[in-house]
Amino acid sequence: MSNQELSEQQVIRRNSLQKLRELGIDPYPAAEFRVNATSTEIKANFSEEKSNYQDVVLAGRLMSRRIMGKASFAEIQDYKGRIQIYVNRDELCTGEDKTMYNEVFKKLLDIGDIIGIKGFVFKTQMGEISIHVKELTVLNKSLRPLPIVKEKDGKTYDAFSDAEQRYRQRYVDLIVNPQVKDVFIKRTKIINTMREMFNEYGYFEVETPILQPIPGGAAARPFITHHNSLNIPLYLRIANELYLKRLIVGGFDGVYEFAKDFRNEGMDRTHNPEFTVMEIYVAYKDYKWMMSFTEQICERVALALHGTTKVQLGENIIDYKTPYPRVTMTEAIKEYTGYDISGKSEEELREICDKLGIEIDPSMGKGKLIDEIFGEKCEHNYIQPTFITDYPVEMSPLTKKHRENPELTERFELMVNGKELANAYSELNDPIDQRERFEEQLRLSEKGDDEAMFIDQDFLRALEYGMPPTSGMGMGIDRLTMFMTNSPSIQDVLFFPQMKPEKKVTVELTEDEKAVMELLKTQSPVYLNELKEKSGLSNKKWDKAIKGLTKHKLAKVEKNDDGLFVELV
RNA sequence: CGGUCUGUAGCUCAGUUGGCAGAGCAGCUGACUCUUAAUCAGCGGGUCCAGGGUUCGAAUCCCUGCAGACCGACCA
Repeated sequence: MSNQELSEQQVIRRNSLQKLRELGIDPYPAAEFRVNATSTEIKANFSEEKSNYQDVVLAGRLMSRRIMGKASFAEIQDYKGRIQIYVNRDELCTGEDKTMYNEVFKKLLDIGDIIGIKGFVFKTQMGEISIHVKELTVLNKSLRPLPIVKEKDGKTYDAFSDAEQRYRQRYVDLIVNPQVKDVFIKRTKIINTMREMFNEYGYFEVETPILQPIPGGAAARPFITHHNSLNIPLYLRIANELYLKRLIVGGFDGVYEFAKDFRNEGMDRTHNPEFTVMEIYVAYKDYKWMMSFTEQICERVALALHGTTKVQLGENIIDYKTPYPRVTMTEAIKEYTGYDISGKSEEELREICDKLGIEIDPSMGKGKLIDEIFGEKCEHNYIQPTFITDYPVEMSPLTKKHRENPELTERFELMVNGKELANAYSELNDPIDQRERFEEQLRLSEKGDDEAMFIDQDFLRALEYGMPPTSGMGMGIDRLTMFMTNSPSIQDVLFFPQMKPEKKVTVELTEDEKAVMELLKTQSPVYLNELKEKSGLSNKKWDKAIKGLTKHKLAKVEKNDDGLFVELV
């Protein structure tokens, strides 16, 4: 990057960098800088009576400065938080040479630089716990100005709030918006809490393929890629279910994976093309057991994060206290539409959809129709955690038929805030039934349902060896994090949400500019009016072209006694 | 994919009827030894998203494009 493209503030910072080097200060030192305290720890534990923390070393980013002649206050931010520092000229520079204060601290350092300090903790006249600096080390010179967010009386001024910039430059977002960091700390705590719980139960964390020859285990459109040396297409997984079940066949009695899945579908505030799902499979259990297990997970996560089961989410308070109500899908539809769908044919269901004003198309089978009714009329009503159970067999091709009614399956979804949070079954382990269900999916696919499942022959082969009765559950981690951190958008719980590529800035000359350059090459300097006439450009086009050229420092306009001239640079 | 809105200094944002490009913070110069949105005096900083059109004249009006936000559609 040339100097012309840098803003004034960037140039000044580069100059300061150079001056630091001239003073013999390495702006990017290699040596370990060992700290012995953090900002929040000091603020929590310092007391004037005990007069502790009299020899502290900490490091962090300079976030604000208040310079007053021979003494200054500033704030540094470490990974825990911020603390004020007090820098006194004659104490930082005990000898005659006051360069470290007058030049380095006051002039050459900027907001955003990373420094290390040694000193002692004290309380200012205003009562703020601060660090009296005795020694200062430059650890990193920052070359770009940070957005400056200020705060007073809980009111935030000049917030860095542009969503696009926050997501594209998450590192800046994390530096200046402390609430953002908090969301991601909670996200990791959610995952750790779940992992801890599963390990207590003795379940085994595993990894399964992301590149799959057959994208199975869910109804969704996959991303496709290509393996060169095998010369075959491969798909990015849409789910890991079929692989985890193979492991249950293999003899593990509980396996789980925190998995990135990929779906080639629309993006909005609740959907990112890649997202994280926790899937767990436990042998010798059924979906009823899994319901209790699932509600325990939610309760435990809520307690770990908030110390209470009640969590604010938008205008609602969600209470994750167990147990949660269990409502069958048929009951749910009856409650919110008045129609009893049990035992109805595909034709009758189409009629019901028509009467309810639900849009349908011919490719939809019985299961999809019921799914539409539930999605349109019922789903959004379940704000508090609720299990919806016993889905129709057509929409659950991997689920065991219900032990009491073969039209239904042993499946539940956990609804929270009107959205699906988890999905679980008594897993289908009858290989012949499973083959028939796959074939039914194939027929749906031929009818035009582009989300119907492929037939995975190897998975069927595994089931033929025999899988114990098993219950499996998948939970959306992004969605759970949104619920637990009161985040309205999935982009707020992903460090790097998918974005359209940034537009490239081209410095290529336009056609008009090129034409003027050609003329200038034949004669330079030249009268401005003569050049303008030769170019044959309109006033506006001429103006754009010549301004463009001077901007790029390819030509310049000079005025002398004879008039205006244009000259090549 | 459709509708609405947005794009101006490093950040947050004004910009009237089309008539010299603005403020606060940040930056620079100076003053100031307990400040905290520090204060005081002075100064600099712009591809007004890009391209085209209308006009004597466009940040402003029109068209096209790009990027984003929100709401729908689709989906988890």
